[in-house]
Amino acid sequence: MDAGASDRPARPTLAAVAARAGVSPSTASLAFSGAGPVSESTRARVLEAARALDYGGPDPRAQSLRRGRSGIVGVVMEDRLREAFRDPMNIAMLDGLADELGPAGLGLLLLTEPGSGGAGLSLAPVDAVVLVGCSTQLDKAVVVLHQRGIPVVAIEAEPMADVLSIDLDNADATARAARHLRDLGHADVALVTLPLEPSHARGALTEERLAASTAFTAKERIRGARQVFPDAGGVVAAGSSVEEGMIAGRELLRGSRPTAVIAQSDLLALGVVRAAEELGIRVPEELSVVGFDGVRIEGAAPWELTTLVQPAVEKGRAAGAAVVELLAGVTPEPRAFTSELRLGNTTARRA
Amino acid sequence: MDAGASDRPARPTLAAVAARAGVSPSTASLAFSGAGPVSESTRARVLEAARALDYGGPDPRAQSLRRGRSGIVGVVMEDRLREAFRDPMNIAMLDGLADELGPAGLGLLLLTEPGSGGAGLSLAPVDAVVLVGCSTQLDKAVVVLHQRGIPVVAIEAEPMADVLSIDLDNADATARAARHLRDLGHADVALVTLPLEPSHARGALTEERLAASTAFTAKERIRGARQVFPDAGGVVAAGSSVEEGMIAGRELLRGSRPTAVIAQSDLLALGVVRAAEELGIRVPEELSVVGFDGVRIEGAAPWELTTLVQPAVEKGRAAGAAVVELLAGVTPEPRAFTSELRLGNTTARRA
DNA sequence: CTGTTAGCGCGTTCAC
DNA sequence: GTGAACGCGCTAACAG
Repeated sequence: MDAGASDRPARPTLAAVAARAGVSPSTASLAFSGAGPVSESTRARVLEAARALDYGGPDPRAQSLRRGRSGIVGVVMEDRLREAFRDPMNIAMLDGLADELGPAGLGLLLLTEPGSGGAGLSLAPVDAVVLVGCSTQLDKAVVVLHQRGIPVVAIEAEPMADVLSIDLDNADATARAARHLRDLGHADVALVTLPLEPSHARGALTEERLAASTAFTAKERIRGARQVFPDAGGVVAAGSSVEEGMIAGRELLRGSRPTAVIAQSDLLALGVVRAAEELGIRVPEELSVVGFDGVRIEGAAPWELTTLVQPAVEKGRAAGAAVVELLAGVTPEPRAFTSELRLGNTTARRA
Repeated sequence: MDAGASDRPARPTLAAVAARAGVSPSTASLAFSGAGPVSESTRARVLEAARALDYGGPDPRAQSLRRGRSGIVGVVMEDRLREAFRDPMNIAMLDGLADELGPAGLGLLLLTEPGSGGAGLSLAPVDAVVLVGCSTQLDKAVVVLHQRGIPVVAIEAEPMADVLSIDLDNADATARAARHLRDLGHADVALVTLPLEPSHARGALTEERLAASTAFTAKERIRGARQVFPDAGGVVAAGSSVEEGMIAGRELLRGSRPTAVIAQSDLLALGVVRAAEELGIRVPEELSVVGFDGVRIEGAAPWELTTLVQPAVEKGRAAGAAVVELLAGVTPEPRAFTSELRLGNTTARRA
């Protein structure tokens, strides 16, 4: 008994259409796919039969099985959609991805894996998978994908065997920003980091949390900052937003405060600037703030953040291109992108 | 010849695993799916054989064919991803959708149809489809979906036969905002609308364009506004963004200007406010502005837009729930959501 | 140009 | 609890 279709109007099949048209199934198949030599009259007859039977063309599911391809690329983002989409970088990246995948006839299957350990991932009929900022939690799922011969591309993820990585110089770039601050005379620098755990818990940045964390990007950026300021402490935000930045900023700026803040995203950085504003602390005179991403935020004026501009769309495009190549049997080279320090008016020499 | 896999390591199949374990394929299948009576020892043997052969479990593509379900729901958005994601409402809606679909084990396949007439749509192995703010352009694709027995849910779309609609009171709500303006003494009101054509052409709002337009939401909102201000003219923006709002605002506010503007999104409204600011026109003293959506925009301060708050997440949730029901064979009722006029400080009595 | 023959990899009856 | 057989709907080979 089929749940959901109590009355089967006996949906027509290609074979039925072929019979109706008086041709063989394979001929009918060719008539639909367009490829292959089919006489105009035969094709017309097939199409006519299809119309008569109300047949909508070959079933994509059967095609996938037969062809071994579904035309779908899974995109796994660690966060819930609302979190993931809040960050303009993710969107830019997806956009780049879609730019490459769309023309190749591939669709984007959004898979979020909130702790499910990649269950959906191994059940989805995908031709390839793109991991976005995923932790190593997905190990098992990735193993299954490999067993199936499904190529995996990872953007900013802990290196994994047989996973093509599209990387960003998170550590180096942050170190560059840190040196910029040091050159300006800053020594007391605090960090505002992206979430360290899937739970998105707010709080102080402790060594325990850091050690237990699986958030690759956040950890790399911390590592970079500490290459220059080994003792830099800070707070962990619950997400990448101006609001979270303000919360972190208020926390950081009360009492004896740092002279500079390295925030792990522009949204966070802007939040810190706002918090400072709120507390009557002048930026950049009394507090320098740097961000990461290089997104233009609506309403950020009059601030022009000093930030690390990352090529988000390019990252997505590279991932998409890699997927296309992998599906074509080519083995692309891993890519590494670099971010550029853009000086704005939120950093200045230490007072 | 298989492109892309020159060396076939002969990926194992369920049958192979079964043979290795010394059981029949059907038994092995049961061992994997968990359903059905299989002795613990047999299952262990099967799993062991799978490990030995490096078998990752049943192939999702074959499963979809056999089961007639792929576990994938297609989401069609008219715009390019970058456009679609720029609007917070779309994201909220997707989020609600994912909320309902995820737990039901359904993935979201993003399909954008930039004029391709729904080609990808009819080729994708989806169990159901959600149309988001789509024009009637997709008629043909929808017909194919029906032929396949694939349920279709549409959010804010022109009513179509056999398509479950999740609606918003675009016209009524806008009329309510318009009446609010009229009550404040405004008579000269201009519109800033969302794009009317897939081309996203900017320009004056003319009757020709309106008549030719397939943008349901935009047209409905115009209709609502004109219920109160029958002669209201205005401009068409190229998208929903602050930047576009500013462009529209500059256009509208030079020369003899209206005393109030009805923008079709909060982003547009904020842009108009900015444009006014730029031109030295005080809001709300010299110009009243209303928006639509009810999104809190980062950096909108000190303005609190007067706007129509729509339940975007709920819309998505309702669509998701409807999809789940439809797939379960239940026929859900169409839903209609209402927006609420929220008074902010961007509207005031006419000077 | 068209028909015939085989499966793709799996799940699901039924019997046993 | 397990096995045998069949078919999901289509397409890739080859043969005519």
